[in-house]
Amino acid sequence: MKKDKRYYETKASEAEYLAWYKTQDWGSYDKPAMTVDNLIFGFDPSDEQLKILLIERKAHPFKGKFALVGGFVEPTESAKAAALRETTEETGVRITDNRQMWQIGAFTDPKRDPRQWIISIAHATFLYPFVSPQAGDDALQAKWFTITHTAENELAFKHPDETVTLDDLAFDHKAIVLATFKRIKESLDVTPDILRVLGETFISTDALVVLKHFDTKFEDYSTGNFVKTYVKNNPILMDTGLFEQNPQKPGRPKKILRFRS
Amino acid sequence: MKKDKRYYETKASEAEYLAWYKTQDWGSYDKPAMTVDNLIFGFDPSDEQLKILLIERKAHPFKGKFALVGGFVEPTESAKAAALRETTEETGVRITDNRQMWQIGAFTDPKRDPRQWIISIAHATFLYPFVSPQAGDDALQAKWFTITHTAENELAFKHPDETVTLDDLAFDHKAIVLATFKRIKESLDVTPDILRVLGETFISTDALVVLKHFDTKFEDYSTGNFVKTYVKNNPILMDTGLFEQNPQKPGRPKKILRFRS
DNA sequence: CAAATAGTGTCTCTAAGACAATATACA
DNA sequence: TGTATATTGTCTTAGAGACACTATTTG
Repeated sequence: MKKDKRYYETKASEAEYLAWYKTQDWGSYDKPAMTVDNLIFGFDPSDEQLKILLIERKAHPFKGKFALVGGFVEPTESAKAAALRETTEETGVRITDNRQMWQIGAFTDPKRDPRQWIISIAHATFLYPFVSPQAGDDALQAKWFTITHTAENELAFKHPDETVTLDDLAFDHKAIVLATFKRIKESLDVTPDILRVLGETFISTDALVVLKHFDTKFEDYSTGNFVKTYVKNNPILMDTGLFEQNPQKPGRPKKILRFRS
Repeated sequence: MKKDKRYYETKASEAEYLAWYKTQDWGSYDKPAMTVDNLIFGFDPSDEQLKILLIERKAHPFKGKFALVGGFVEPTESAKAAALRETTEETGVRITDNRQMWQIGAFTDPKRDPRQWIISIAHATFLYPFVSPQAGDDALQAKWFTITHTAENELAFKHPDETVTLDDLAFDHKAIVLATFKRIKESLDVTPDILRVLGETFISTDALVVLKHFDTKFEDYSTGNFVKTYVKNNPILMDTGLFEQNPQKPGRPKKILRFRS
């Protein structure tokens, strides 16, 4: 008697089932292509601004539009590994700290890509050190854009040459950006990992520049109150007790703050 | 001269590009199968306990183990639509409020499924009303398990017949459950959507039963302090000013609380 | 020594949380 | 009338945030 599907699924051993499974043809099942998109944040020390990395698309679809760094996931890697790989390809920086990259979520609308069924796993990366982007394999050039907020409190990304609004972005990257900013904002009290763009140690004024993009309450903070109410008793951040050496600017020496680990 | 890939990608119109794209064979690209897994929470009014819905697997792989409600995503639906569909199939309840279902994230380790490359988009559902599970298509029976915490503060799920620990779960569902509890806990101040298992209106004692599973601070709350410090000034919750009618138990009438919308 | 900048000290006020007192319903 | 249960009221205290003052560096 021929052994059937039901036999392997419920009667056979798991090893026997798996051996049978691999002999079957599952090609008729529809599957989506899987990509990752990565919203890479960096803090430019030259002008002390928080920036994001965008790519100008040279090919269809969305030719001429700007997009997040992204690419296809290989069958041997997780989505996070793919996002890490793409980040290194684009910047040369090899992220090793898990807390510098978050998964934001899966974007799975079957019509999000005009070509075919392509889902994307969105990530946010808090890059450090800050580097100039490298030319990618696909010859698409990436540029750092300063994050700004319009009068209507909408995001816009500025480069000396041009300004990019959320509606100028390719695919559903507007939704990805909004979800990322929302997540960072909501997580600020639990873990202010966005500050990892500043490196292991940092000063309060730079931290405030970064945090103001995510919560307006930081606009009113003096640096003193910031350290008192946000850094002290923060399970993630701490005051080193040290002060910055060799400042290039006038003013009182700056406290050095850091992540606890 | 034959028009090549480069022509369509960079010279042609987008419509022309898409028409060409569909004529190409992309079958050689590796793609993952996509599933959803859904951690369904419910509040059983008969014993006033927070419960989750688990399925006992009757077939390989992980035969005999318990698992979250899940299934494959169709090419015409988003992951959320698939999770909603599976929820209705399993419970008969049709969730219409977006806030009753969250996406937790994508689980994409290529070895998470022993059969082949199968990723899963995890969801959490705050089911209401509470109903007995229906027999699914695949004749797997679902059961409600009470959420408990061991002395080591580890989760365990209890049914009159049996106890299920996190390590008893199929696939990487342990990681999905942990990520879900973490997310709910971290979001508690932003949006206590887990309370939607109680319905539109609810009383403080039931809310505390639910919230205690996610933050130990609620163990020390009196119901009075709970309303004062958590419900009042909460942008999501409010006090209706009304009191419960026709109580079956002795005691002072209970305040009726509710979601603001 | 003036300007710039950020840390330090002080004060006010709100709100969290502990706990006692009170209100309502059942038996 | 006693018991169960939850609300209401009171008190204490910690900490958020405003703001004035002080310390350090540049030029």
